Amino acid sequence: MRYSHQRETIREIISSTNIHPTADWIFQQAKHKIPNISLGTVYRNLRQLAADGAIRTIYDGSVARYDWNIEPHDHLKCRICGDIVDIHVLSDGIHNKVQKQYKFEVDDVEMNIIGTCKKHK
Amino acid sequence: MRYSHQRETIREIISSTNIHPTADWIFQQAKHKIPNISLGTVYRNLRQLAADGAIRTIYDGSVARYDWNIEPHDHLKCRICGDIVDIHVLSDGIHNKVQKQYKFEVDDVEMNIIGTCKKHK
DNA sequence: AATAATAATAGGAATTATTACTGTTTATTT
DNA sequence: AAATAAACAGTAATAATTCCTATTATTATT
Repeated sequence: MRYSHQRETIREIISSTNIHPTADWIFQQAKHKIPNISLGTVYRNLRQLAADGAIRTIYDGSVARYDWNIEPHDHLKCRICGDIVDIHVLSDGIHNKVQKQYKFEVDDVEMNIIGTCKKHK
Repeated sequence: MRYSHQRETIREIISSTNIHPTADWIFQQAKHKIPNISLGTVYRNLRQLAADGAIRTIYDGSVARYDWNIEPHDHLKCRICGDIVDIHVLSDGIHNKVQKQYKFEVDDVEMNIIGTCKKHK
């Protein structure tokens, strides 16, 4: 993969936030630095970075979000404010259990816990 | 919610399969029984049935699928054949742990395990 | 440093999944 | 049987994402 200024900018934007941004949010931010960047470029680079393992794609209902944190972890999603917070609750045990019990070669485990966060009490 | 022939047909189609069908697959099946049913009707009823708790919506990447199984359970998704299989690996323990540890009111836990199923060896 | 090769880009068109709108039909209530 | 409103079919609109193409920029080679 050849160097590109656009891709580096996109990577930096993702690395700088914990909000698990959407492609469009990243696009809006990127325009501040590269005014004529196009949305297609953002999507293409997000796909490449994810394929490369540099970032991770997470699904919030039917919209894709992007996460700089590529370590195994889980997400708490608040129905009220929409915030998505990284947590770690799943042990590696589950990975092994599934692998043995179902003879299923596990690549990835995605766990989203949906509910109401402590801000709304 | 008033009775409708279309909605009952949709409910029966979902109940009769384990493939976790998409809206379009359900639409194709429904046409065999009600030739002029419209796709909008399928979507509206899927939304209503899900809101009512009669079925469950699951997200496979960015496309919605529907599941008659409303008991808590998890999914194994094969990258090669696309099959989605119901499994149960998560204990209620996680629900409680998250609730206490993060003061997060849990409504729903969705876990998808992605990889390669035993058919491809 | 100039040249060649080709990956990446901008801008826009196309696609896919889903929702919204509207005039008509149908289930339920009176 | 008539009235009410939920549900419908058909279609237009929207949102997220991918695809296309002529141009530009990066990297390798001279």
